[in-house]
Amino acid sequence: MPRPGRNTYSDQKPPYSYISLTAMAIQSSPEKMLPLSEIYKFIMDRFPYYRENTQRWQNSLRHNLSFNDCFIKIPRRPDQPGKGSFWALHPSCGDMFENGSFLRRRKRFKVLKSDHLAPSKPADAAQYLQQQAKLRLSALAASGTHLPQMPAAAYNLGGVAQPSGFKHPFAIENIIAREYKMPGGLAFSAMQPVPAAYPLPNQLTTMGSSLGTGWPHVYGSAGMIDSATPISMASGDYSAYGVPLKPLCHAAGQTLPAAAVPALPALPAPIPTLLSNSPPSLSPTSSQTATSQSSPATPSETLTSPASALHSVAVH
DNA sequence: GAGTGTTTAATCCGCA
DNA sequence: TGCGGATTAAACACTC
Repeated sequence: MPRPGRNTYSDQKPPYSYISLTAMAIQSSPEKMLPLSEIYKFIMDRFPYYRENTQRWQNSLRHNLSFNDCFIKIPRRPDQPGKGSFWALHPSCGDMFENGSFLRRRKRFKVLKSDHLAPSKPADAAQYLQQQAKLRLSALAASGTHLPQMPAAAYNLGGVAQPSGFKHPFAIENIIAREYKMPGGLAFSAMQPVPAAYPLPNQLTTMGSSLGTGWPHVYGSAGMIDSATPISMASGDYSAYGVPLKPLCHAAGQTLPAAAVPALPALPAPIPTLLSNSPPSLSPTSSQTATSQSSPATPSETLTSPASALHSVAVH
């Protein structure tokens, strides 16, 4: 198997659509909402390809934000200076991605008036997400983990109580809280956050039997499990993201309990089902054993198992 | 002026 | 071949 250099994938275009990339960025934030500039930053940080031609792809990305109903705009509060609004995923877009993978969308998400799972009006959806963000932050605080870099006060958080026990289908907790079985018999959690960038082949091959290296801690904000499970998968471009996943959350838009799925042939690209702020060491531009492992933990890295107890309440 | 957001249009690509 | 989704480009308006 070829062992490309560390920069092998650096200049390759990721197999993800702008919608997927944007969704990743948003999902990676503790509050599940980001300003446009932070979305840009997320993408550029993790995908070197997008460090060039910024005018082009950023225009495309903005187009996607406006064009697709799956993204909703959350206005800043009057006391929150700054340009632009926050962007979040519509609560009802959980079924948008096929097999729970950002690599493939089932269909274009359109807001349905009859959607009973979550608010359909943008304003309602925004309020709903604000509630979600508030709850997440509360959960973080309760679990003793570090609060996100952006405090709740930075967002236009509403004060409406959120019905307990409910999480919309696309809630990060639901998307990632499913365990998938790898072709090699390894099981890993779909809650794995997306690596900082494409894992290199040598990363993948060394992840077969020992954990811990390739995949940063998962989100713990609202019940993510702390899993550094290593992944063994076929080589190839983006293979680290191409883990075949079985759709576990698409039943009528409802999230289903975690379940192992039969091994499937490796897909060309894996699943960043769960994204979080990954340590820079996972970037293709840096080695797997980069010193960043000792760097200060990112907010998401601090969100680990303590909050996992909150996870199960969502699924029913 | 720069950044942000919206809209329209053209083009390409994969799939049925 | 048609359709739908994704990408790209461009124009315009608005806000900071």
